[in-house]
Amino acid sequence: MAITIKDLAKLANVSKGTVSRVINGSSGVGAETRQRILKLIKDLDYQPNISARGLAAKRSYNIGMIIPHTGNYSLSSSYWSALLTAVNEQVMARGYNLLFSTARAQDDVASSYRTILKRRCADGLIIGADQFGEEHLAELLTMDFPFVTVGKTPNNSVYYVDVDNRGGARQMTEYLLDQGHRKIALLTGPLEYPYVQERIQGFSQVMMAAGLSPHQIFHCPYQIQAAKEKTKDLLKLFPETTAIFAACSELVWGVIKAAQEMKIKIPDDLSLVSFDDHPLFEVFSPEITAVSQRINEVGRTAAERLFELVEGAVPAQKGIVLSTEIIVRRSCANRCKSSHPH
Amino acid sequence: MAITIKDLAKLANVSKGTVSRVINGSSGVGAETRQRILKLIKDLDYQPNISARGLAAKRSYNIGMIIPHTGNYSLSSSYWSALLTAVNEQVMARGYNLLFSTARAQDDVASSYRTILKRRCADGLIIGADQFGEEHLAELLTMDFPFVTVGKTPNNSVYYVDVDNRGGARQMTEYLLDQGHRKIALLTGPLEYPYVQERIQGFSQVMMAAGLSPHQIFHCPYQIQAAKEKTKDLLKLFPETTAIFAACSELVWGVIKAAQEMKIKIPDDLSLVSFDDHPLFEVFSPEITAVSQRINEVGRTAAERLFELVEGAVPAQKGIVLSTEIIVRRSCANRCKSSHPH
DNA sequence: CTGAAAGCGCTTACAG
DNA sequence: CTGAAAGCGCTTACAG
Repeated sequence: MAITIKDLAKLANVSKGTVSRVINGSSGVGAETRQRILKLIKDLDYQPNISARGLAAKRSYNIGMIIPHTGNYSLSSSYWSALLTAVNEQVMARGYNLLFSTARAQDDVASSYRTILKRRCADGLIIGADQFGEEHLAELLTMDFPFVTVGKTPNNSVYYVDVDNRGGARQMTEYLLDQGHRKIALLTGPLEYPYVQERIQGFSQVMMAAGLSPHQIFHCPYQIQAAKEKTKDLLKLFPETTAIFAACSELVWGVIKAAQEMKIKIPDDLSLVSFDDHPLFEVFSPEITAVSQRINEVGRTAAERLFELVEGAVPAQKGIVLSTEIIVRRSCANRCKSSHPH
Repeated sequence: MAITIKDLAKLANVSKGTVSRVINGSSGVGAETRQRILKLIKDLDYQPNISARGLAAKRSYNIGMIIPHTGNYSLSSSYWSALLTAVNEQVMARGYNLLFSTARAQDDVASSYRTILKRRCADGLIIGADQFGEEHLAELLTMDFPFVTVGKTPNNSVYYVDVDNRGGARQMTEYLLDQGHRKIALLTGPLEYPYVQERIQGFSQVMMAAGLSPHQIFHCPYQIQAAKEKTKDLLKLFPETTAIFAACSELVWGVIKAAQEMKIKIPDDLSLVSFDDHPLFEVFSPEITAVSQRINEVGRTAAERLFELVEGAVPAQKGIVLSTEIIVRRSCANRCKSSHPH
């Protein structure tokens, strides 16, 4: 039915091997022969059978991506959607396909990638750093299978692409200070995540350098309800707080909810900024100022790095760290007494 | 390196064919033999090589899903993320993998699926109805390749899963009437989408049955800015409007923006309801009342239908239409003069 | 530069 | 119920 390499070979009066060589751009084919076959391929719109190719070449021409799926979030978190989209573009640009998988828990991630590897469904993997236990990282590493994590992991043999969490937190904290804030609370995720620790470090560094106490740090799980409650606690405990730095976009919704319920106006009564931007931050009133993680860049870079690994390269640096960018909107009030409009 | 069917055959003292039969659950293997091989498979954690299997069986064991990616939206639209997640779960449950693809335009969709088909990367396809030109539908149909669209298409030979757009719009319009609204505006997407037309029909039916004018219908593209402007126009044109029914969750943001800028309070000054729910509708103040499309159901059903087709079934009905559900929250005020609290 | 041939790891009629 | 064999459509040393 479908046209095969054998048909091409017959039509071009060459062997299947030669056709195969031009398909794969291998060297050692006469220019004239190559042209002739190339023309045939185009005219007939020939596409190689991916299974046959995979079997013979021991490759699948797929890249696997496993995305956490916990409760309501996962893909709906905009971060992962953007990442998936960015990775997919790179993958397709190289003639690969993206194999998509979700995982509800760490064990699911493990079983996901195990079958993917064993069945040779993918030549490489991109995975979120968070949901990945150290044992699993070690296991993957010993299998010598190309993969990169998005976000740094505790295991420093792992290739990763990350955002400059420390720098981003520093940037934003400096911005808050510039705006005249002194009583700043950091609302952040569970301490076990490395990036949470890094954001705390960035925040603390700048606060301490300014001679301020960096101790208003609150942890909470990534749930709107929890963030709301935590915000209320925080504001009760430190009513003098003038700004909350929510170090994850999902926490922002909780802060907004809490402010609404407490009849606190943003930014008049309380400023709010975020680490990690979100498309709907422009819709809220006021629009939310945020550190953008430039997720597209992250995804693109992760894919590029993965393809290097797939092609056998051994990059010297394990990690690639991308800089962040502050998107100033209107959720942070200027508290400078001396501020005067120009 | 990896263990193959040949190894299993040797270990079990049978032929490769027999092993293959038990892997695939084919009949005609002795109970004892089957058990022995099954045990071996489990003990060795054997997984069949997917490329080899695909080549021999002329299947890929992949389901492809192509998702529109226009501007900022696509996956971030929560609708598609939820759909992708739901489909993926079904796909994985059947031992298949999900091949994910995005498309920026109709032509991209076409080239996407063409290579997927030609290369035999997938055994079936799930696609959004919108982004699919009639020529492409016809082309896919003539190739006799299993696919189902999410949403009805103009071509009635196409298998699809859809939501009861007319019924959902009817439900919500009735709810608005119940709440005492009479001056209701429908803000909806471009008229060329069949589901837009259906929602308009549902709205109009109920309005007319109540003796009301169903003519406050406004169309706008799915962009926040556009929806905002349209809302302003609408309110200028019909200042007596007491409720806006936004027939797509993305339009809701625009309405909210407009209300904020015009200092109009929701729901005190204006009620707002939506067709299509969104996770963040619970975060806004007030929480937004919406028709839920039960996207998980849609995704699950689409996958189930697709697998029927992949397995050669020829379902009699082309379409499966799922009912919607109203999620009442707080964005719609009760305007009944005679309303009294109990 | 090109061809012939083996082989990738499965499935599937066909015999028995 | 089971085996032997052909074949799926490619790739890739190996010769020449």
